[in-house]
Amino acid sequence: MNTNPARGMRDFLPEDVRRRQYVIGVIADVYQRYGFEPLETPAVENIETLLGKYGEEGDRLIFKILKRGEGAEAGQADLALRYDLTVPLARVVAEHRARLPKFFKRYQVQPVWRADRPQKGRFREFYQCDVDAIGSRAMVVEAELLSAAGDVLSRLGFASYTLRLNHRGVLSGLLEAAGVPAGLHGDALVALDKLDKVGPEGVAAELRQRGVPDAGAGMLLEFFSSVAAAQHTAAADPAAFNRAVLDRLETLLAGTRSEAMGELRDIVRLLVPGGAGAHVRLDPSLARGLSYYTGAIFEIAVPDLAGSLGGGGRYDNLIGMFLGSEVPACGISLGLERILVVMGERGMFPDNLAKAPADVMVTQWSVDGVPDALRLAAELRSEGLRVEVYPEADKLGRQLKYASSRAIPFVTVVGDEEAATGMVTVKNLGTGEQQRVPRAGVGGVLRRG
RNA sequence: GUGAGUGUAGCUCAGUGGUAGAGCUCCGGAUUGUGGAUCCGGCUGUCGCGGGUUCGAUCCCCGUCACUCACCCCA
Repeated sequence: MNTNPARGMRDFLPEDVRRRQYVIGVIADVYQRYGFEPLETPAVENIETLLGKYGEEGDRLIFKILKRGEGAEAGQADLALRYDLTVPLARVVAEHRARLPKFFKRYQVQPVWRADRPQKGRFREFYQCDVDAIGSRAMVVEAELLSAAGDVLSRLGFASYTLRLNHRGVLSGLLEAAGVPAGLHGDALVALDKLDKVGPEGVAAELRQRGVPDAGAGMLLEFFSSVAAAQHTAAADPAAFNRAVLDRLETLLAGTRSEAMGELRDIVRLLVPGGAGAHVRLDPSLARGLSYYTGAIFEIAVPDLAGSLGGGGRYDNLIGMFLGSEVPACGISLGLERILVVMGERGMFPDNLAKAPADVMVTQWSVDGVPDALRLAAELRSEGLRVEVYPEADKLGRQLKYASSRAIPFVTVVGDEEAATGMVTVKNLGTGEQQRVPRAGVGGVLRRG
C-alpha cells in the first residue's frame, strides 16, 4: 500500500503546522491593522463560476469534479475546486452586495487547488493569503495594499524584497507605441515578462519567434534593459528611480494612455516614505498571466527565488461578470508556501516555535495511582499549565527518557513516599535538579522554573 | 503538456550479474525511584511495479508508476 499523500499534496506534521500558524498569525494581524475583515468561502464552486476567468492556461489547471449519480458515467463535471480566492470573492460580492459595506475590505487565508505539475515551492494544494479592497477606484487602495503586503514581509523578517509595480494600460500603450499588432500583445507580454530570466537576447529571440516586428521589439527591449540596469542603483533613492521611469514612460507614450500614467504617478506619490514604499519599484516589463487584471499590477520578489512570493492587481471588470454592473476592485495575494520555503531555507523562524508540547509531564507510578495522577494533572491544568500525562505505569527511567525526548522541561513524580505525605517530587529535566514540595505548591514551582 | 535525474530497512544513504550493508531512529539490557552521555545486544527489507536478456537480475534492457528538479505557467 502506497502511503504517500496524493501528488502535489502534503501532510503537515506538528512542527509544520506551528510554522504555518505563526506566519498566518502575522499576516492576519497586519491585515487587521489596515481594517480588513476575514472571509471564508467553500472549497468547491460551480464550474461555470471558475471557467473563463483565468485565461486558457488557467482553465486547463482547474481541478474538476465529476457529476454524481446519473451524470457520473458521462464523465462530465459540474463542480470544481477553487483555483484562487479572487474569483470566489467576486462571486461573494455579487451575491451578498446588499449586506456588505460600500467599501468592502477583506482578507482570506484558505487553500486553493491547481492541477499543475509540482515543483520547488509549487504544490497542487496550497494556501493563498489574499487581501482585497472592493468598491473604490482611488489609488489610495493600491498604495495601502502595497504597504500592507510590505508590512507583512518586514514583520516576518524579510529585509530585501521588491514590490514590483506596473500597469496594464501602460503596457498596452508601450506595445502600441512599438507597433506591435493588437493581436500579438498577449504573446509579446509573455516574452517580455521573462526579461530577468532569459536576458535581452532570449527575449528578442522569443519575440521574433512569436511574430513581433523587429523594429518594435528592439525599441521595447532597449527600454526595458536600460530600466533593468538602473534597478541596481535604485536602492539608494527608490522614489527618484520611480520618478525617472515615469518620465521615460511619459516620453515613450507621447501623451497616450494619460489615465493609466496618472494612476501610476498617484500610486508612487501616495506611498508612505520609510515604510513599504522604499521597496516599491516601477517595472515596465512586469506583465502577469491572469487575464482579469485591468489596471495596476503587482508582484513580490525576493532575491534567489525563481518565481514570486505573491502578486496582484486591479480587476475592475471581474465582479461585473457576476453582477452585471461594474464594481471596482484591487487586491494582493501572498503565497504562504513560498514564504515558508524561503523562511525555512534562511532559518527565519523564531526559536520558540520548536517549543515543547507541554510544560510538565505527570509520571505514573502504579495502576493504583492512576486516578490520583489524573487529579494532579487536572489541578495543574486549572492553573493554566500545559500538562501531558504519561499514559502507562512504566519504569520511571523510561518515562523520564520519553519526557526528555519530547523536550518537556519538568516531570512530577508521586511514589509511595510522596503519596503517604501529600508531597510531589518535581524534577527539572534541564538542570537535573529536583525537589519535594507540598502538592498545592507544584504549580508555583513550575511557573518559576 | 515537454525534458532530465532518482527509486535499496522507519529516516539518510552505500553496494554487487551469484537474492544485501552502514549510520541514525526504534526496542531490550548494563541501571526494576531517575532521563540526555557511554557500552552491549536485537528487530525490520516483496532492492518501486511489470516484462525481457541470462543457468541466475537489486544490478543490464524495455515499459510503467512515484518522487525531485527544470521548461511552460504560476503563489
